[in-house]
Amino acid sequence: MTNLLKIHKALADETRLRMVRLLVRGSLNVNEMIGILNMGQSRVSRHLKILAEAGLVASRREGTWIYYQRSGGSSADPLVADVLDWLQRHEDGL
Amino acid sequence: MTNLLKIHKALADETRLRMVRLLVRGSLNVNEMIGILNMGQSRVSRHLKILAEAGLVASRREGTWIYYQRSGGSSADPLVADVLDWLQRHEDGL
DNA sequence: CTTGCATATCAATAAATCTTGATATTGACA
DNA sequence: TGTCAATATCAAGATTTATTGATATGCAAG
Repeated sequence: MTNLLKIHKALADETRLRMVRLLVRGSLNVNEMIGILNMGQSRVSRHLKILAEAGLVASRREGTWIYYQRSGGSSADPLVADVLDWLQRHEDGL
Repeated sequence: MTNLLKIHKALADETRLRMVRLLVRGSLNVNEMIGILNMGQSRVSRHLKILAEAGLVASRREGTWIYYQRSGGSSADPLVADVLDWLQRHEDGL
């Protein structure tokens, strides 16, 4: 599957758009997202995985929990960085 | 459904990405697309409708047939124009 | 106003995706 | 090593979306 297709598929879901909106602003761990989104743990985890596989978010472990955040800090795929910037520019639509 | 979500859903399909690739380059009528894509008529028509409803393509009738083309000529939703420009910029990924 | 072509829509099935609850994994720490 | 908390994965059902073939609509020409 082409990157472009994978990225669009990743963003073609309301839950994941909400997640991206949160994560372009800063990093959150899974528990925090569960609370904020008020969704089950497996659901949140699954959607994060899809976003991560599209390269849109990255994770780092910190003690017992794992923080997610937008990826694309210059070193990343320019396609991804470009999408994320674009999303940030149109934040209202998220 | 938010515009942003609708747009991403519209682009989250291989057939529709191919169509957009064709239509950002110029206009085609449905029969031409059927030939180029080698797909059934109802299938092509359905996907064009989804792209049109997301505001990504526009159509004009010309005699018996209907031409589709990218929308977003300055007058359009800036969100849409921005996506289409972005897609054109990353044409290789289409 | 009927025929013919281009396109759209519909109905049924197939395929993909989402949700939920249960279970598995991983790391921290006693 | 054993346990706990955080996260990931799995399996089953529910929902959404795609495909196909059949039928409907719209326009143009005779």
